[in-house]
Amino acid sequence: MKKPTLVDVGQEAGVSAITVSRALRQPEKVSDSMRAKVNAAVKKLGYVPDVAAAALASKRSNIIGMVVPSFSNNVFADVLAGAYDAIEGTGFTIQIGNVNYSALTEETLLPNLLNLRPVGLIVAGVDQTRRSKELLKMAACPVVQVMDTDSDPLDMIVGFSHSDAAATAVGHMIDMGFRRIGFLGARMDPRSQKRMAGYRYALEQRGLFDPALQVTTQSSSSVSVGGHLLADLLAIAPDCDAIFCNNDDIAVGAAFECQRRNLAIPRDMGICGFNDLGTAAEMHPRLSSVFTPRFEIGRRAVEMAVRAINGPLPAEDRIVDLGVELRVRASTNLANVS
Amino acid sequence: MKKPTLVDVGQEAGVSAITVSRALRQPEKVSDSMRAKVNAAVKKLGYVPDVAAAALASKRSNIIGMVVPSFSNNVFADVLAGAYDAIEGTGFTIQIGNVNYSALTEETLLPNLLNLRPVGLIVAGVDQTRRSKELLKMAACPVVQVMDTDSDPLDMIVGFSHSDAAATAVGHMIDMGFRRIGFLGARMDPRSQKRMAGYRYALEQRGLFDPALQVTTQSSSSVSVGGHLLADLLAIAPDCDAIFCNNDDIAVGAAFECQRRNLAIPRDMGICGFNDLGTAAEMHPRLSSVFTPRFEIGRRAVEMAVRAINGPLPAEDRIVDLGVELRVRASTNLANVS
DNA sequence: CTGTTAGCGCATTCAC
DNA sequence: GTGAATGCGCTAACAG
Repeated sequence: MKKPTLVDVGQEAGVSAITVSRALRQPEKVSDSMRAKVNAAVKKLGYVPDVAAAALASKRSNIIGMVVPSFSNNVFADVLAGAYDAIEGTGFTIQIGNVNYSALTEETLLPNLLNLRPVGLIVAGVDQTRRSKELLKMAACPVVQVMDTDSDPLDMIVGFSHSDAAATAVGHMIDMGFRRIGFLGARMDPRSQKRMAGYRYALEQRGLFDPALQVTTQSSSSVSVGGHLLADLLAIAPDCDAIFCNNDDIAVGAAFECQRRNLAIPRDMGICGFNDLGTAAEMHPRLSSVFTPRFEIGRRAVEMAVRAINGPLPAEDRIVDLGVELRVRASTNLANVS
Repeated sequence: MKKPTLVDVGQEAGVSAITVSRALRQPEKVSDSMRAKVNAAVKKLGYVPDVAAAALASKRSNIIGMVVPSFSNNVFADVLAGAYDAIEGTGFTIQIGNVNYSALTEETLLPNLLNLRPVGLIVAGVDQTRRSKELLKMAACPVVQVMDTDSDPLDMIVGFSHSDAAATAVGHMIDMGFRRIGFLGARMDPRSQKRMAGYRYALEQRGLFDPALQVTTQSSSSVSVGGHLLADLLAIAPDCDAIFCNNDDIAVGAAFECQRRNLAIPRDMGICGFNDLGTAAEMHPRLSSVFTPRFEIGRRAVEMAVRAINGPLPAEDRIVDLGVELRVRASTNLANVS
């Protein structure tokens, strides 16, 4: 009553073990009658291949490794959800490594992941350490970088340009009539830095950039921090008339702070968030935000990795820019205020 | 220049392969001098054990399987974060399965997970299908159920009582003077059902239960849904003076809806959420909520699984009730209003 | 405390 | 299109 092996299935079907193996992995290389017999035997015995033995014999696992900076950040939770959605039915398995936003942790995690002989690797961002990049380049498997298309990929990449997205949002705010637009940011990981760069670029184009209006902290992002950040900004620059926030949590926290201070949104303070995670859109007033295709990024990353397992992708399929969608709502709509 | 094996390390150290294996896995069974030589050779060659070969030979992996209902729900994201935090340095690996809140998906996922020969299993909740429970019982490894202590465990369990938690919160609301307390719930998975039962129990104790005040939907939970749910409740019961919400998203959405309707919180409408995810505490006014120890649940689950790998835990350590913490804020504090 | 022998279950390579 | 032999890298069981 133990687990049936290929040999057991072979005996049941009256063929050799290797034929069973082939019938399962490369059905087209086996005659129809053979395949039918094998399938019947597999079903009858409830045979399930042993992944460890397969990995040992073939020197490759069915694992796609995925390294994420955090679980608690909704952005990566959505990417993960997309990835798990896409992995279904492929026969591959996702192995997650959590690096807590630390490039150094990533460096120690990668060798472990590589030791699993993954057939594909998905990593967040393009800002690995040099050593990490070397490891990824040496990895004998396709590598997909996700979230970020602001740099050239090691191998493949899917995401959007954080700087462009931020520049678009800030450009919109300028168009709406805001002139003293601040930047509120927490954690300030590489992608946040790029968003801040996009913010700066958009303002510089119009001669409106003022470095004093950028308020950031290294502590991790939260609604609560958003409130504090706005308080800090207002202490420095009471004439600030709008804020571009590095993410929605901060935007929401800043909006609450406005309510506490009786600052009317958008009349006294325009607000635009980033990611469009849900809460911002439901506030009163509703907050504008930049929607980012997180779930889709996860999906596509897995798809690209799986495709690339059977040979490298053509150059034009190796870089996928999914773009973003600026969602304008009441919080930046100065026109309707008077 | 290929990966060194145990044999290579053995040659380098002048011992047999098996001694190296032992020195690495059971250092105490090897003499000091031997261990030193082996460790030096391991370091020199950069030896890393092959997990596939180890799993095949020993019939057990280093994998702890974990099945979660969702990534996007912050609650499970925190549990995952805790689990990954605790796994560090144990030498074990977490393999996640996402079942999208579907007991049937869980049933098909479990055999795949079991095929990995996990040394431990962590599953969300106690409401598996009968077939899933059978699989879990047959699994030759410790099983930890998480989140929920409202039923007896299959093996081990860590979490809190959802019904008690809800009853406590609603009891508090009654004490504060609310009398027509509604229930707002989405998704209504088994744990949500238990919270609703606790809500009902608390009200029945005081003769205040009115079934018409329970408004739920099967659609998944979001801030937006919270607003709609409150609108529905108010249409049915305009005299409703407070709401206990199945989670914080709904509470926040309902609070926004109050703002849109110019209902003062808590004077016109008391609000209490569940989980205390952050946003609720920062709103204006701040929302009361029931804090749940999600991260700690993840940590403890891994710890229990790891401990149990070396033999079953004593009965008193197999059930861990971490409790919850009612966090009273302005949204239920009728006393300070008048 | 250390070494020898013998597989774990599968996939690769080569025959037929 | 199918099969036989061989070994992946490691550990269990036993021997010394």
